[in-house]
Amino acid sequence: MKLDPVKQDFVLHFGEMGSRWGINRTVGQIYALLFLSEAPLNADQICEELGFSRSNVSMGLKELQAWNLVRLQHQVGDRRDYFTTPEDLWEIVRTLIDERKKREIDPTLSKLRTLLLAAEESSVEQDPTLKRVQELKDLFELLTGWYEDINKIPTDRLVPLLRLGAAVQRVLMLPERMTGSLLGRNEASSKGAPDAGTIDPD
Amino acid sequence: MKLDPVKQDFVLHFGEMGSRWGINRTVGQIYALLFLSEAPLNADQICEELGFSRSNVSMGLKELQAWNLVRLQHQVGDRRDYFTTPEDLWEIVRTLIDERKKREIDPTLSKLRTLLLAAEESSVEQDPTLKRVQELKDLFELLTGWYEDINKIPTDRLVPLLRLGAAVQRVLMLPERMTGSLLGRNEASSKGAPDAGTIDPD
DNA sequence: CTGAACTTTCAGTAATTACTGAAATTTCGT
DNA sequence: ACGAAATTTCAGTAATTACTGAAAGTTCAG
Repeated sequence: MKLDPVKQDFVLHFGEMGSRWGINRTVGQIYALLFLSEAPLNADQICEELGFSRSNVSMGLKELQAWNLVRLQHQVGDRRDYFTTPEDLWEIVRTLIDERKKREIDPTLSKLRTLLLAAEESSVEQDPTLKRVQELKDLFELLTGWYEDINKIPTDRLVPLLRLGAAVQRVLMLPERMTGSLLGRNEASSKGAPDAGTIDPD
Repeated sequence: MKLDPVKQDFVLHFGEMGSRWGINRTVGQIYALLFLSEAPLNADQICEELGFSRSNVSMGLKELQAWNLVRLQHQVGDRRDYFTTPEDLWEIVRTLIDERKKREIDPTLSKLRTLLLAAEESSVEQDPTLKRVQELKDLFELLTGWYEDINKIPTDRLVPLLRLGAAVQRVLMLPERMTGSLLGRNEASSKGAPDAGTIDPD
């Protein structure tokens, strides 16, 4: 590895962290390298910088492509594939969340729905196991519905909202009766999500 | 395994998903079982239900405790440890997010801060690598700051906010000038480096 | 159509992670 | 303090995942 010290430190760190996220060291390092590179890199350049075998890099790039985390480009008069990450960090964040949701949340939500559909209507009220499953499904639907809704907001509107932080609550909640009326009807604003139902902790 | 079919299906599913989250099959199954159990379970009961060795269950429970995902209880006249998950799903969600943040986000934010502190003031403007690192650090700080802020909102206020979803934006953003005053200033001012603040040890 | 440039696949191997049974350790009633 | 009950540790092994080099596949200029 013949990277400058900052790059090297950054790349190694992302390699380590890779294993805490669902990806492996190789993939983490490749991504970090591409992220910091001004110009797109081809597979051989990545091999050389990181000291991985050609085939390892090929597989790593394949995985990054499966995650939509990497862009493929071509240079004139050069047949090789060149890779970059998006310039816009927000695009990266959105992709990351989308993909993790797809892998970590959606299959479980499906499973919960299937379990509940298979159960008879009445037993969901009776059986404590099914009640717990129902509760969990409702929570998943609330959270994914919220996320899908928020994700529609364009970045230049989203960023100020994030800066607001918990002040959202202060602004909206001050006159409690007002929020009641706001929330009472506006629920229909999220698209596909069927009524998330009431979550009644304890 | 002598669980009823729904429980069994649920438990096996969480075992599979465990590997997509940072935990292994055993831990996922143990957690799922505890989640569905009305009464607390002791380690031997878990062994029996899931068919794992005693030591495997012991390690799994240890890991769940390290994640704060599990409660330890005792029954009168019984020396064994009994385990449960919190009744309140929101408590579970908050724990899960906190712990993942601690493991997956915080170390990287530390690293980014360290890298930038080590660089000379001026070079951050010059060096494209450092500029990218700076940009990433700012994004991490915005997101973690937002999260920490939101996480202070009690559940009974948070749930209606989530139901609102993107309508938050409609409500707050309609008169654009008003949001400007709410926020104190517009996003344009974000470039000025926010105080790096404290650096936790790596 | 041919062959050079480039990429992917794959079978074998290395490295890591998960799991077990036996032994050690802790806890607590007597 | 003793010993039975319960839990944890740990060294060895099994299972899984990561990585490699060689071979096969693809693409494209001539």
